[in-house]
Amino acid sequence: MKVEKISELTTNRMSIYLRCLNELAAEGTKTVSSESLANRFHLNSAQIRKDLAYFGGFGVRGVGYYVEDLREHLMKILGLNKEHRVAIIGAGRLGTALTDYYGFSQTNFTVAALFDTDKEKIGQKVGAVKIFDIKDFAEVAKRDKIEVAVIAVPAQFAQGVLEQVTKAGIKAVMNFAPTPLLVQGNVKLKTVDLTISLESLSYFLAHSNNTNGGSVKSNLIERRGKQLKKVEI
Amino acid sequence: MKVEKISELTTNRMSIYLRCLNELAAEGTKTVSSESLANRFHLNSAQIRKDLAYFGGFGVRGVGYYVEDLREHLMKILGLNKEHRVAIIGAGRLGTALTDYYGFSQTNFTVAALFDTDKEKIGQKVGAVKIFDIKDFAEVAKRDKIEVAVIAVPAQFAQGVLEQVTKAGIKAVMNFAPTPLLVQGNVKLKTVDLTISLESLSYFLAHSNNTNGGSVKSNLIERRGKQLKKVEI
DNA sequence: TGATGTGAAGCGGTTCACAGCC
DNA sequence: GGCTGTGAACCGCTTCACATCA
Repeated sequence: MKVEKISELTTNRMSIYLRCLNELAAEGTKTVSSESLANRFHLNSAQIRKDLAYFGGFGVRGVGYYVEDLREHLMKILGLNKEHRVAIIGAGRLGTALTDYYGFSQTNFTVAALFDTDKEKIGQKVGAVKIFDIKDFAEVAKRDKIEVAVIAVPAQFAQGVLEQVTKAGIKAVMNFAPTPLLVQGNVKLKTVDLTISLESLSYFLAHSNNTNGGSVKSNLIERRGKQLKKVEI
Repeated sequence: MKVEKISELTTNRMSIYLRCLNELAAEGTKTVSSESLANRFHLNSAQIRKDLAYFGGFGVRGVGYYVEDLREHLMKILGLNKEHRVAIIGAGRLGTALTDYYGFSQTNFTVAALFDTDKEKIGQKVGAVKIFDIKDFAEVAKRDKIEVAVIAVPAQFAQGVLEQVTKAGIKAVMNFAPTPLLVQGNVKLKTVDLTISLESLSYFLAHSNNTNGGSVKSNLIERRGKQLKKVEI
């Protein structure tokens, strides 16, 4: 698989484009231009063309992109043409909430197992998902063809869990513990740190006393006209 | 409040530094150098010095930073020296999970109210937190001194909720709905899109067939020695 | 001496502008 | 004519290297 160093910012936007194409397809729209896509998110049309061009010339000059065609390409590029089986480690509040959450949303991701160390919890079920002993992770993961691990344990245990799941051959990990983790080798780790997000809001509140003082620019923010508007992604 | 355009990447790191300083303070460490801080996260020491220097010369040449002193500065800078009252809109799975989650972690953030449209839910409680009718948001938010709104409703309602809470004077919003939102005026929006995060993992899996193919670089990744290691933040 | 603070260089991602093609 | 695909310019963040100071 070649793909010369695609930035994660690009792949994140691919997810956004795909969502939009799903809506357009549902509406029965046949073609769409980068310009009209760009307007939806208030981002630059050249950006969209460039993102898409990394993966091939999907567009037609003078016309735009064929919605259904591009949609299928994006699905394949993002690996969403197959099911991904997910294990959640930590059957606490967050872990069970995520289990329920994804159990009920129809995506390509299936929560296939929960893990914990608490003897009380092991053997129980959350919805249809059974809770296993974390000690058995490697075995269960192999049997249930788990590809993705979600870490939902307290911060001090997160690094240990990460090492355990990577040792079991997991290549994709999502971490909800509020701590930076160290990964080794060819493993993709994505940390969602809600504490940082909240503290970032706190910073803003502390520095925006009815001025524009603490206004912050992140990727995918745009100013249009006089009014400041933002599209957050 | 002056603060000349601090990047959000910087403020995010400030959260990380603060955590680390809390640990150091608990261990009784008195001073710390940017170099030793940097080693903890495998990031560049100049970066840390620069981040901190934006807010003032907290360091002492030849010595480093005084842990307790810097800790207090960071708390103040991040606005964590006061309580922030949070409302969660959407008393579904995610909303109640977040309520429980933050209800039990001792942070400066207090979940003070939940909101929903479902007559069945309104008036109920989740832990100690009451569920109100979303129609009464402005009134309840004012009475309970809500500063932060968390959007935990289905994607198609998110934009409407955002507009409603900003009309009620909320300046800081965290969005969990998997859709980009448009904010107007001096409001800080932070979107946590779990779908994008999962799809980013899916992309990686689809492109990393036992090569280094899909390897992606994000901020705060570092290579040390021969082995690829990453610190994800 | 040792660590900070910071101008300058480097780098990656975004935007511009236009050539190329339907 | 209209829209894509893309080199070049631009911009902001990161890293380097060193002057500065306890």
